[in-house]
Amino acid sequence: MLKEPTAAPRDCAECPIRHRAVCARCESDELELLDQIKYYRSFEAGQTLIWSGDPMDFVGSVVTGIATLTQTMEDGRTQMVGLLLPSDFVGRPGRDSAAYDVVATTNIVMCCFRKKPFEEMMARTPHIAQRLLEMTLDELDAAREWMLVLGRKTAREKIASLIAIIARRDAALSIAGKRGPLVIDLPLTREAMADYLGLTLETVSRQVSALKKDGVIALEGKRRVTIPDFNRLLDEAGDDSDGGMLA
Amino acid sequence: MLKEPTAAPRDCAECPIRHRAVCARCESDELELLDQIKYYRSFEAGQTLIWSGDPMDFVGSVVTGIATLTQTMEDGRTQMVGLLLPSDFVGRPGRDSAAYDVVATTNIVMCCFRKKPFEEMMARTPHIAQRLLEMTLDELDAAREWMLVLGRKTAREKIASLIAIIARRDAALSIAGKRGPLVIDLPLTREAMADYLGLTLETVSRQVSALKKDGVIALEGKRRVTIPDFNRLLDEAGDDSDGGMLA
DNA sequence: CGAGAGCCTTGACTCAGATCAAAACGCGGG
DNA sequence: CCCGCGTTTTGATCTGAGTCAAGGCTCTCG
Repeated sequence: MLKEPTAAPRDCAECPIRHRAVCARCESDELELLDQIKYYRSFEAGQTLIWSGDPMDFVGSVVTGIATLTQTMEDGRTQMVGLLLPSDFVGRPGRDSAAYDVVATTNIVMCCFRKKPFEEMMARTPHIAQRLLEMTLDELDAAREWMLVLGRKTAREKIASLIAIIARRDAALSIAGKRGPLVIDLPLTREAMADYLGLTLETVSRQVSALKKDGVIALEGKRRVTIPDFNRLLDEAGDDSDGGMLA
Repeated sequence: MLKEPTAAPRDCAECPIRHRAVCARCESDELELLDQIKYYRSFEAGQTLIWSGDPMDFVGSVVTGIATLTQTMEDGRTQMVGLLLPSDFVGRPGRDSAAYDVVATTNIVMCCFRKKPFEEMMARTPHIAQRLLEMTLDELDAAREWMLVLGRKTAREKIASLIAIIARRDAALSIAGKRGPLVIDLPLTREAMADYLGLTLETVSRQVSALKKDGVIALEGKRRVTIPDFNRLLDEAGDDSDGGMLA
């Protein structure tokens, strides 16, 4: 587990999230200003980046790796409330203590800005605020879809939904939606999946096995999933099996 | 059910949501511009304002009344994903079809803007975009808290949480947090509460009765709730019984 | 190679909440 | 005053997911 953290990119121009992060809409002069206040931080898998309630003096974007946003009750029950992928934004301008725990699932590199200068810049640079609004609205949509999953779906549908969500995102990244079976790597442990879906890890395990037995998915090892028929999966997820599949 | 819709305010200056809605940060000159493109619409309790998937050519704010945002699966299972109170914003700039059903729970008055002019105005008036960002971030926080409720709380805790949320909002409106028992009116039917909490209406009814029997709440009629001890209620909700109670 | 630590799977049993069914409560209208 | 309808309560029973408890699989490290 003690690998060297991934090297940070130096230049925005070659940043892998240049066109998806808060800075996506910035012109080169704006980018230069951002460049002056940015700094990179790396974290190792398993590390808690931020503790709920702690003061937060920075905001930033995930450059590489995966992190989770979780909420915990006093008695230890936890619910994941956000999955942070490359380009996702962490922290809230205008608030100075963290509302959730942020935990690195894999090794992770973040592009950070001290909060104060970032807020000042946001006031003067509409492109940043506009992009942040857009991203926040997307997250809100995702949160609402997730609420339907948590509130009304069965355990089997929940698992199918999660796999579909991850597959959809992967497909969006690896440009073309090539035909044929999709293959994805689950970036989460069974326990993390349980925290995501409001289940126990035993139930997750059972339902994954059941989907496998029924041929909805195939497993290679514990984490690599093959989806022979994506529409079948959507069907199991209880989703409209056509919606949202256009280029 | 056929009451005359509430009369619409004419002037922004005396609008009840002037200081909480999207327009909250606007200066008087900006307000004048908004004034030119705004129009009021009234809806009756029970009416569906917007159907999921329909084209949306306007956005707007709830002025008076209550509406819900709900998502429905093909087989009829429904989950409420948003509760729209006065000052809340409906619609998403940049998207042209509705993602959710919007249903009026009470008679309702909305202050609407045609989408196109509003978007243009947003691009030129940072105060609007700023305020919208702020409101969207608040909604995202609320959605995430709600996810914890849906994913991890018991039926009893869910009911207590809902009552606490409504009480908290009511207290915020009726200026001072005066001591003594809180009295609130549930703006929702048992069925709507069930859709909110991911339960059945029978379970809602049973748990409300149980909380009453245990003296956590008292009922006057079906809808009016008295809360003798707010901390006790928070305790039943599984929330930190101190958090978030400051002025 | 064997021990240990993390994950993951599987089985047996329990229980919270869903489902099915019936009755009670209000309330507006004739 | 009674009727009818929408809402709510209450009861009996069922069941999906939680809980508790073993084991199994794969690494890494000694």
